[in-house]
This record gives sequence, structure tokens and C-alpha cells, in this order.
Amino acid sequence: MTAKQLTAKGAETRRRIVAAAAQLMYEQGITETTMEELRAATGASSSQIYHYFADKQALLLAVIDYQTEAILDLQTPHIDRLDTIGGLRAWRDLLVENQKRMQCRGGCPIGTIGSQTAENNPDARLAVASGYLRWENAIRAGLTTMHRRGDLDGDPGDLALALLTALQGGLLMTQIHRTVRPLEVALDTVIDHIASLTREIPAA
Amino acid sequence: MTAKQLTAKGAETRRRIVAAAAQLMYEQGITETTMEELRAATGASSSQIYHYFADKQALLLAVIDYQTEAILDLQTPHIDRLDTIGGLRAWRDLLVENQKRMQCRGGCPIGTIGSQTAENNPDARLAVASGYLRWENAIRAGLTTMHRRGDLDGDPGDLALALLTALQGGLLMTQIHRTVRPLEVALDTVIDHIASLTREIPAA
DNA sequence: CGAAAAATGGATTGTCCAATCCAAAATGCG
DNA sequence: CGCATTTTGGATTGGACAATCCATTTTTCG
Repeated sequence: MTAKQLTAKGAETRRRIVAAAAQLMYEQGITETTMEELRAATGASSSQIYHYFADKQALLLAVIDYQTEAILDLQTPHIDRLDTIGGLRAWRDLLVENQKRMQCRGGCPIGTIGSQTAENNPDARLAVASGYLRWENAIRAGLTTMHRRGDLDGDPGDLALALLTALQGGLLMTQIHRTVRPLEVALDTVIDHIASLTREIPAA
Repeated sequence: MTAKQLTAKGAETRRRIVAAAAQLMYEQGITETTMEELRAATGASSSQIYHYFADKQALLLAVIDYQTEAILDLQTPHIDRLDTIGGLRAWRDLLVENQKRMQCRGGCPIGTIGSQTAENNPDARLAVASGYLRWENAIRAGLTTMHRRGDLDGDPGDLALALLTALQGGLLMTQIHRTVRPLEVALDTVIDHIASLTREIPAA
């Protein structure tokens, strides 16, 4: 893959390019992001970009990895505390606040890429799928803990997937409608359902 | 908008173009669909397309309307019977079966357009938002009936939105993972939750 | 220090594609 | 029938954009 030997400076340039590409693709879409814009945004030359990435496709795959990390980072430490209803609600609040800060723009950084590439870019689709899997696993961990503890009745795997799908749908509709309500309602509904399967006394 | 006087033949040509454009854009994305492909698919000439549509943007807006109708059509008559748990489950089965038939390809016809245009095409975003609203209203109607009848405890508006977001998230993740499970789990979870708020005895 | 490898500059190329243009044919309508 | 309007043909244009190329500078490391 990255067969080349990277110097510290080179690694930094590469990182700058990926970060800017991620930002641009997030803000305006993949096809709509041109290499020239990327040059302008990074102050890099054309040969620099093609020195670090074989083509736009390779860059896109790097962006997907970058965004997957960014998403998981954004959710720490909350994502590691999904083993109580209170933890779930705090996580929900974080996600909702984040969308408010974004003025409901952008949607999910990997979901939007997935949607744009699913039918015409198998490698990108698989990379997004793998990102989703990491995310789903992180969510499931908390629910599994609840279940093992005996506090949760119901399949933690199903509920984790239900949370992530609610989140994805909520982000999409929030992006389209430019209001945070779909995200709130989607997450609240699934969390309420989890709470109803729980022995724990729901926090006020 | 459509200021021109359309003859029967002209209307038919226009319809053919929109249908083919909808199909192509659904299968490969908006930007990836070229006017030349569209010509090939419809057997129409360049001037025909530009005779009926000012530009690609106008065509896209027509496609959004077309797909909104198509989605609602697909769900009849089930969408008008969402006032019982059985009706909700039958609707769920229809949606799941449909994705299976599609081999989990394509996702939601308007959701994918929304995702591709939300940040760089305000008119398209609004058209998709309006399509979502019609959809949401159709779902809410059934739940409102349940609620008025006294069978449902809980806000029909919130639950309708939760159903639609679950559906959107489920469709997206089904498309990415190429398995129908996310859609099944997402819908089942919300429907189970609705059932738990219901006086009705859930059908076996 | 000095040769090899890595990083950068920037002009260029070839392709693709949305949109235009100038007709000609078909259809509607009085 | 005959004029106006609508529909169709297809070649063309102009711009945008991914990717290449050749050269120069900088860094690494023995």
C-alpha cells in the first residue's frame, strides 16, 4: 500500500493533505472536491498530492480511515460508558450538541461518504462498512456489559445496531431538514426502549 | 416552471427521460450520471433533453419528485394501514422484502439524493425535505389513528419520525453492508417499542 | 562530505462532459 | 390546407479537471 518511505516532513504533508481533503469532501461532497481546491487549501503542489497518493481514489480511502478515527475520537470518553442508561443519555446529548454546533450541516462523516460511493466504488463501500463495524462494536461493548451484569433484557447486538441505525437515520434527516429534532427523537426512542428492557432505575 | 406547452408525445418523451434519469442516478449517483448515458438509455437526442429541462439541475428536481411518488406508490396500500401493530409489521415486511429483491442495493431513492446534494444544492435539499415530509405525514396518520382510538400511549408525531429515521438509517446501513439485517433490526426495534406502548394485544 | 532517496514546483496534456446552436421534421389548430 | 408551435437530429464548443512530466530542492544516512 504505502510502499514509500516517509520522512517526518513527508508524513506531516501527507497528514495535512488528508485532513484538508476530509474537510472539503465533508463540506461539499467527494466529486465536488477538486484537486485544485485541495492544492489551494493545503498550499501543496500537484506533484505533492500525487507523490503521496496514487490517485483520487487512494486519497479517498485515506480520508475514510481518517474520518473513522475522528468519529471515534469525538465520542470518547462517552462511547466507553454506554453500560448505563445515564451513560446512553449523556452520549446522546454529546451527539446532539455536536450537530447543533455544526448547525445541522454535514451529517455523518462516513455515512455521507458511504452513500456517495456505495453503488460505484466497492472499495470505498467496504472501507466505510469496516468503519461502521468498529463503531458498532464500541457501542455493543457497553450494552453487553449491562447484559452480563443482568441489568439488560434483550440482545445487546441487536440493540447496538438499532442505536447506530437510529443515529445514522437521525443524522441524515437532521442534515436534510436542518433541525436537530430527527436525531433527538431517533436516539431517544431507541434509548427509551432500552430503558424499558432494563432493571436499573432510570435516572430522572 | 414548466412553462412550455406539452403535446401528448412531448409529455411521453419527457416522462421517459425523467424515468431513465431516476434509474441511472439511483444506480450510479447523480454526478456519475452523464447526459450522454441518459441519451443512450432513452434514445433521445441532446436537444430533446434540453428542450424539456433547462439544465441538469432542473432534471434532478424532476427526478426527486418522480422518486417521491415512486416511494409512496411502492408502499401502498400498506402505508395506509399503520394503525395496528400487525399493520406496522406487514409494512416492515414489505420494506425488507423489497430490499432483498434489490439485493440490498441502492438504498433509499430520495435519501441517497439528499445525502449527495444536502451541502451543495439547497434546492435539491429542500425538495428532498419536502418528500420526507409527505412520507412522515403518511406514517403519522396511522399512529394518530391508534392514539385517538386510545390504543397508543405516546406521541404519534415522535413515533412516526422515529420510524422514518429508523427506516432511513436501516436502508443506509443495509446498502453499505449488503445485508438486510440493519433494516430489520432498526424497524423491529422501533415497532417493538411502539407495541410496548400499546394496549392492543400484539399478534403472535 | 557526498551520493541516494525523498520532497517540492509548476506547467502541461488529454479527456470528459454540460450546454449551445442551427437546422429539419412532425404535430396541432384555425 | 397551411401557418405556428412543438419536437427531434446531431454536430460543436468551451471549460473543467484528474493526472503526468521534468526539473529542482531538500533531507537522509553511511
